Amino acid sequence: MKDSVQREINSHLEQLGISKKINLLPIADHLDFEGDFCFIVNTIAPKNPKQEGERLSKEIAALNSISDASIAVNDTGKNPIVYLNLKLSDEIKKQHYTDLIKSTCDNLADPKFGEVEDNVGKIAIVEHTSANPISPIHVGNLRNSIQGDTFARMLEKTGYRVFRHYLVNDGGLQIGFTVIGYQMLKEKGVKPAIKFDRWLGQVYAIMNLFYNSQRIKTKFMDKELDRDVYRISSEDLEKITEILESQRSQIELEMKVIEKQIAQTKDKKSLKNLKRELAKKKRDITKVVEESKEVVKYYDTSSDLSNRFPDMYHLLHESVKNIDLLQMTADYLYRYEKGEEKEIIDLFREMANWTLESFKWTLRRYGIVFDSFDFETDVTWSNLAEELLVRLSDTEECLIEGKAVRFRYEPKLMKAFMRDLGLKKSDLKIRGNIPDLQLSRSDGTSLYVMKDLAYTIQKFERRKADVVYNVVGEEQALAQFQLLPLLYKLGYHDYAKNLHHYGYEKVNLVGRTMSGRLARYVTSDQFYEESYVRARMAKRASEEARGESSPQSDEEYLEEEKILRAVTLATTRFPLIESSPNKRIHLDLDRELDMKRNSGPFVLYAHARANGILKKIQLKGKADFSILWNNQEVIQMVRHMATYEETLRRAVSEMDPSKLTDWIFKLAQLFMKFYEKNPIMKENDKGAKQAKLHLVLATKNALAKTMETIGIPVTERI
RNA sequence: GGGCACAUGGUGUAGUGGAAGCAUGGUGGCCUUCGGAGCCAUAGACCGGGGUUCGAAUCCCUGUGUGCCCA
Repeated sequence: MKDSVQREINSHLEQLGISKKINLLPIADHLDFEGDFCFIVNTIAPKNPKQEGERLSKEIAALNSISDASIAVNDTGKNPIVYLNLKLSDEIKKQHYTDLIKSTCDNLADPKFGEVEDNVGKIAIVEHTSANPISPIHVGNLRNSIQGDTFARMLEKTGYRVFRHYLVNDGGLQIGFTVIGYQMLKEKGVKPAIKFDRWLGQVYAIMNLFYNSQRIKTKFMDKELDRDVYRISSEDLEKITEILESQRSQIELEMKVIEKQIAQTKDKKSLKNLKRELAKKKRDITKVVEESKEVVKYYDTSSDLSNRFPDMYHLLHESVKNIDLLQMTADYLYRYEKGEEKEIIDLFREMANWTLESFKWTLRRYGIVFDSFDFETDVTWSNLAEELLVRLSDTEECLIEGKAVRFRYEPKLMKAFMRDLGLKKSDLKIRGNIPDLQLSRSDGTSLYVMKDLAYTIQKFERRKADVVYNVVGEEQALAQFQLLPLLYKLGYHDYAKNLHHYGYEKVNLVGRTMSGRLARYVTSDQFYEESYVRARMAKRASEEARGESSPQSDEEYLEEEKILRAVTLATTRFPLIESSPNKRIHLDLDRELDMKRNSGPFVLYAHARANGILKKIQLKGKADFSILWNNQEVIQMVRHMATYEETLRRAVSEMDPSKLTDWIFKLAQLFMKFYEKNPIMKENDKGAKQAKLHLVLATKNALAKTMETIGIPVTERI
C-alpha cells in the first residue's frame, strides 16, 4: 500500500516540476493526529518548507487515493520541520486492511508459525555456559546459559541444525588444588551430603585459601612467621603488612627522586625515559597495595570458612599439613596434562564428571541441554595446538625470542585480513590497535590461546559447521577477536569469517555479594526454587481471591505443577534476556520474583486469556474481516504481528534475543488492550465475532510458538 | 599508555538521521469478570561541549562518569 501511494505522489510531484523523490513514513501510533503516512517537506524544499507544504497539501489532497492532506510544523529546533500528513481514502484502506488482517491471521495461526527458512541445511554450533566445574552455577553464570540457549533456539527457527557445546576447563590451576582436596576427602571416606557442585564449591574455597596462604607465606618465609604455612595468623598479618608498608615508602622515595630529575632535565629523550620509569614505579605501588589487600583478604577468608564449614576445614587442614600444596598442584596438573597415567586421569575426570552431572541437573530445569561436553585436556592431548604453533612460528608476523613466540597484528596483516574476508573497518569488533599476542612461553610450551585456536578448528571440523557462536563475557572481546587473524593466517578464511563472539555484560545481584572464594553465591538452583515458591504463593493467592479451591486430586496437582513450571521459567528466563546483552544487569531478586513487575508471567497470562476465550466460544462459520478494517486495536495488533520475521532475523544477526522478547511482550500488551475494548461474547455481528476469534487464535498460537522459541512453555490456564 | 562497553522520566529500559516509546513506582478512576497476574487517565527523561545536516538521543570529534580488558 505504502509503495503504490508513494509512487503515485512522486509521479505527481514530477509533473509539478519537482524532481526530488519523497519517502513516506508511517505515522506513529502514539500521535493523536488522524493519518496514515507523512513525508517531510524539508527534503524537497529545504528553504521554504512552510509555503511549499501548504501549496503541496492542496495539490496532493486532490489525488484519488488521498482523502486529506494537512501540514504540521515542528518548531522546536533551529529550523522548522514541516510534516505533510496524509490520510488515505477509505476504500483503499478498507481493501488493504481487510486483506492484511486475513493474511496475518492465517499466517500466525499456522502450526508452523515462527519458522523462517533462511538457513535450512546449514549447521551451527553454539558454545555456552562453560563454567569452571569447581563450584555451582550461580546467577552470574546463568545469564550465559540462558542467552546461549535462547540464541540456539532462535537459530533453529531460522533453519539451522544447532549443536550446543560446553567447553570443560578441566586443567586449570584452580582445578589442580581442588582435585587434591577431593582426593584427600575421598581417601578419608567423606561423602558429600549435599548436591555435589555445592559440596565441591566448599572444597574449592578451602583449598583455594590454603593454596594462596602458602603462596603468600612462602614469599615472606625468612620473616619468622607462624610455622603453619596454611594459616595466616593475626601476627603474620601484622608482620607482612609492615613489610609491604616499608616497601611502599621505599618506592615512594624513589619516585620523589625521579620527579626531581624530571624537573631538572631538559633533554627530551632522557625526559621520556624518566617518565616511563615513573610510570613503572606507580605500577609497582599499585602492585604492593594490591598485595597487602590480598593478605587481608585471605586472613578474613580463613576465619569465615573455618567458622562456616568447620568439619571440612579441619579435615582438609589436617591432610594438607603433610604435603607441599604448591608443589603437588603443579605436579598433578603436569601429570594430567601429559595424559599418561590412568590413575591421575581418572581422578580429574571423575571429579569433573560428577560436577557436570550436577550442572546438567541444574540446567535441565531451565530447559537447557547440551549435545557435547568438550574437555580442554582432550584438545591438549590431540597435539593440534603444538602443530598450529609450529605453523604460525614460520609466519612473518611472529617474533621469536628463544622459544617464546609472539604474534604481531601489523597493519599490513589486518588490511589483508579485511580485504580477503570482505570486511569493512566498521565490521571489526576492535578497530584500534591490537596488542601483540604471546603464543608460547620461554620454555616453548604453548599458551592457552593456542588451545582455544585448536578447539575452534576442531569444532568447525567435527560438526562440519557453517557457523560457530561463542557465548563468552564481553570482557573477553579482545581475546576472542585476536583468534580471527590467526585463523586467517593459517588459511582458515571461512572459519575466521564465521566464528562469532556472542558477548554479554555481567550480572550483579542487588544487595548480595557473590564470591567463589568464600563459597557465597546465589546458585541457579536457589534462584529457580525461590521463583517456584513465589509462583505458587501468587497462584494460591489468586485462587483464594476468586474463591477457587486449591488442587485436590493427583491430576489437579500435575496440572498445577505444569503451570508453576511455566511461570517459574518465565520469571527466571525473561529478565535475563529482555534487555540487550551489552547492558549490565543489576538483578534484584525481589523485583524479578514479583509477578507484577516481571514481563514473563504477563505474556503467559495473555496466552491463558486467549485460550479461555477459545474454550468458551466456538470457532465456527464464516468470518468477515472487512468489518474490522477501521478498528484501531485490531490494526495496531496486525501491524505489529506483521513484523515478526524481520524481528527474528534482526535478533539473530545482531545476536540480541531481547529484540524478540520485546516483540512478544508488545503482542501480549496489544492483545490485552484489544481484549478489554472488544468484548467478543457480546459481539452481535456473527461475521465480526468469527473474525475476532480468528485474531484471538492467531495471537494464541503466535504467543505459544515464540515463547517456545525463547525456552518458555505456555499453559492453557495460569 | 592502548582498547572495548555503557550513560534516556524516581527506578529499569526501547529507539534503524525524521513528531522521544514501554514497564515499574506516584496520583486519580474502572469489577452484574469471554479468568483483575488486567484496563483507562495523568505528571515525569535523551551526561556536558563542539561539528556534519533542512533535520541528531542516533553519525563524527571532545570532555566527564561507570564497568571491564591488554601492556
